[in-house]
Amino acid sequence: MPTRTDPMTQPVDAIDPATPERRQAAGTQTLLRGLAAIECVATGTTEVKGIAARLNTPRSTVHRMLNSLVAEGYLHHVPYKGYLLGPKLIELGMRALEQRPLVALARPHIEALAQRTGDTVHLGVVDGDEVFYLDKIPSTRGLEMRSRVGLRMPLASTGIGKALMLGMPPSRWRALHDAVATAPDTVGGRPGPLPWPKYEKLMAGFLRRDWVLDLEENEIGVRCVGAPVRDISNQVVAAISVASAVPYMPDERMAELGPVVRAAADAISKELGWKQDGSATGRP
Amino acid sequence: MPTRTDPMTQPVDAIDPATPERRQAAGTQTLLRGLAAIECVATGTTEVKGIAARLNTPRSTVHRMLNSLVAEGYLHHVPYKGYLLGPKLIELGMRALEQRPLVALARPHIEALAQRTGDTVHLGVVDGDEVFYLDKIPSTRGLEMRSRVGLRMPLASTGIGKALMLGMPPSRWRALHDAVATAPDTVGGRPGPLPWPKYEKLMAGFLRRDWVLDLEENEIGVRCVGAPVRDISNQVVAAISVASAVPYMPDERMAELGPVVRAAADAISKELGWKQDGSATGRP
DNA sequence: AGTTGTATCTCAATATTTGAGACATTGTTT
DNA sequence: AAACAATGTCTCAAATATTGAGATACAACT
Repeated sequence: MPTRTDPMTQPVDAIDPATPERRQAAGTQTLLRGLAAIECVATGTTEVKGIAARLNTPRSTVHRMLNSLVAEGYLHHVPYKGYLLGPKLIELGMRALEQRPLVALARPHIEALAQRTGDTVHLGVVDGDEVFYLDKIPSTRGLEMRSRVGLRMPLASTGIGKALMLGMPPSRWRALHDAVATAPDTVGGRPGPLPWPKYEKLMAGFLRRDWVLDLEENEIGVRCVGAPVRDISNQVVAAISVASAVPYMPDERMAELGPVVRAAADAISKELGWKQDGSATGRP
Repeated sequence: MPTRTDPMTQPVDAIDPATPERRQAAGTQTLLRGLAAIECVATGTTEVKGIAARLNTPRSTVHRMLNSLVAEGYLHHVPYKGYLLGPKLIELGMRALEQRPLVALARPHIEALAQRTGDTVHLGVVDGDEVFYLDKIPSTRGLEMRSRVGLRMPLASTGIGKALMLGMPPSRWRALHDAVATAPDTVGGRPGPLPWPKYEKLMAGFLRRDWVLDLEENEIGVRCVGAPVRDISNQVVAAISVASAVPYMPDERMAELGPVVRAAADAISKELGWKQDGSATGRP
């Protein structure tokens, strides 16, 4: 089986014909395969056969790993039915959230914001080129948004994402915008994004106010208002947003909401040691 | 290194001197070690040295595994500071919750119950000899309970746990009760549990009503009312409970709450295909 | 019943992991 | 500031732990 272990056999050729579905790190094949198996189950490939196929690994081997994963509680097995994600993952996921002080600190503030506005409130951070949702308070209006904690979304087309972009050098904006514009559009619910010149102009305006708008760019019928959260070194480390259905979000309300959201974001920032001053990078 | 792989070398001797901190399954050392490393980080052992010690594994090896885990997003690494649980675990944890139809189905009902009572509502299932919390709606009274999704608690001393016990053969009750009575008592907040005779008598009464009480047995100052959820085959598959601080939970209110909680539990049961009838196991 | 797919186990071959150690880098102490 | 301690990173030969083909036992579906 061709896997690359030999550091000599790797001149310039970049293409790795070994594992199509999986990159190979080094000296931990078994571990990586096991983790990949978990992700298969998470993605809906719940039978041994399918997993074996996706991992390019004999059933025998996959079966052995799945057994261990079940024994440790990472997976759950319903014989002759399939595998499901196990309770240990729930446990670890929750603990992972706890380990981020950000979530705990921000909670009261986003709860207050949710109560005050009655809308869905999100907390998110940058992860790679995407937003990663760390917390969500559902709307009290009964309308459920399809977002959820642990979800990833594009930066350029979401309220939270744009707020996070305010903390990046504007030179990165273009690439992020284009990534969304080019994207294959998973669910087909995303409208054609704004053309770059207009988008840039808007972002420049947001940068001045330090809060952002999202007008159905990510999902038709949903508008939101967002603002960045900064830490002690004035770096943007997170963002919050208030989202609601269009009928609840007329232009005037969004304008009112801007300062409110920013104030909530600032409150969280202060908890992180941030001190309001007009000097540094992001704020006039 | 002595690990057991040979099925012949295993007459009657049960003791396995191999890995003190870790049981060994079969043919997946690397995977199990990697998972164990994750759990180390979850438990607060966040430095390479400590993890290596707890796993009884050379630093070199641990380091290699940690690298892979970081690459896959299961851990987060702050150089020269330590390791933290990574975003992938949050993602998987949330997906694990979603994969349980129970959580989705129960949500509306426990939300309604929370709104109606104003108290903290929990949803839990049996996992081993413990309750495993699957969902929680926080109280609107501002009092936060220290419970959380993903947590485990003893069966015999919690409201949810006792409700779950109603679905077990009463012959198991004694052992579960004693386990709590004997327990080293982690945080020291748990009062001495009821003596067995009294406990049994109470449980017998609960069984008749099909809802249970918990009078500060798990945590001083917290009382709760619980009821079991059944599936199509009339098996107890989950339980819900309403919990609050003693001042909000006088005896009379608990008596009123009983039927309310049971009704909510029944509503969830119906979603699972359960049909109310007086014939089978648990219900008069 | 017959058929298909999964669950489970064995065992020889060897690819994969292992782990000691050297070195580079960072943070902490004196 | 310099010495020290701890962590990050890499190499390589040894051998253990993993692999995977295959055979069997069950379960489910038609």
